[in-house]
Amino acid sequence: MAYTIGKLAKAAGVTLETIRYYQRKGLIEEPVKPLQGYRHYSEQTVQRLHFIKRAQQLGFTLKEINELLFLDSGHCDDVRQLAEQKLQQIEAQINSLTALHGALQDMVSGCGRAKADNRCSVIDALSQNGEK
Amino acid sequence: MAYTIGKLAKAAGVTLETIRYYQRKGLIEEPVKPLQGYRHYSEQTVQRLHFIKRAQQLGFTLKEINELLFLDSGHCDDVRQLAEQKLQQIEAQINSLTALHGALQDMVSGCGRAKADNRCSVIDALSQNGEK
DNA sequence: GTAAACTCTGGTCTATAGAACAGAGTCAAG
DNA sequence: CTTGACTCTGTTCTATAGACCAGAGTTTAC
Repeated sequence: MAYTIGKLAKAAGVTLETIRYYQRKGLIEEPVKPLQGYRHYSEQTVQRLHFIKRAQQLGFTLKEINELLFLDSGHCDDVRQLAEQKLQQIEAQINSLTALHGALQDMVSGCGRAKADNRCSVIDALSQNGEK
Repeated sequence: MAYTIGKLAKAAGVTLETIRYYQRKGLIEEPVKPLQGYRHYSEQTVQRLHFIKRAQQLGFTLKEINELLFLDSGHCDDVRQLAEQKLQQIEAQINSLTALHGALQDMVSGCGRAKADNRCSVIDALSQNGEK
């Protein structure tokens, strides 16, 4: 079954612009335009868009997704390596966010207490030595 | 003690461009340029740059930092509210990253096993139903 | 067969956080 | 007093992931 770009967009849950952008970036190939009429997209392309969206939800950038698509089948090791790398990035990200969360929470919890000098402990904590 | 922009940059550990960018964005004020010569920056500005950098490390965007600076002293409640909002964002972010981590890990751990059809389980998992 | 809906091309625009550059002016050291 | 280092202004550029728009062509529905 063939899709025009609008149908494709609807089927994949993206906008026309997204599709065109992906074409420009080489994430999906642009079908040749028939001399007369509009381009046709295949079911395959719907699947590929789903693939891209899922990978994106998993935190892959388009660039990384492009690599995945390029490696694709047959190079399982490479794909796994990419995934493992991403896994480490995510761990690091979680760690720093957790630290950040703790720091911010400390600040906020210091904030409620009445202070003689009428200053904000959050601001103070950020300033650390004397900003304003 | 007065700084020229280069000294200021060095003292604060940022580049000239960053300082000028912050000036454009109103995060630090641009000292009036003397008719003759270069601009002078105060120690205060060094502190403010440190403030900005710390806040940035804590995950605030420049826009949010600008709000913080604007609210600044006297409006502790507002500042705290902003911080609490950020706190929630961070929690949400950690949660989704954790979910992501689990999903990716499942994929990767399925990957080592030899597969009859020679396909990559990471790709398969992302494809979900039939991409390639 | 005409109007509405869709697609095409190509260009500009958004946000974020700066980086880089050109050409002119200024300051500091020898 | 000249050379090298620094600063100034203004503009353009980077990356990421698209959004939007105009004007022309095409298709579909009534």
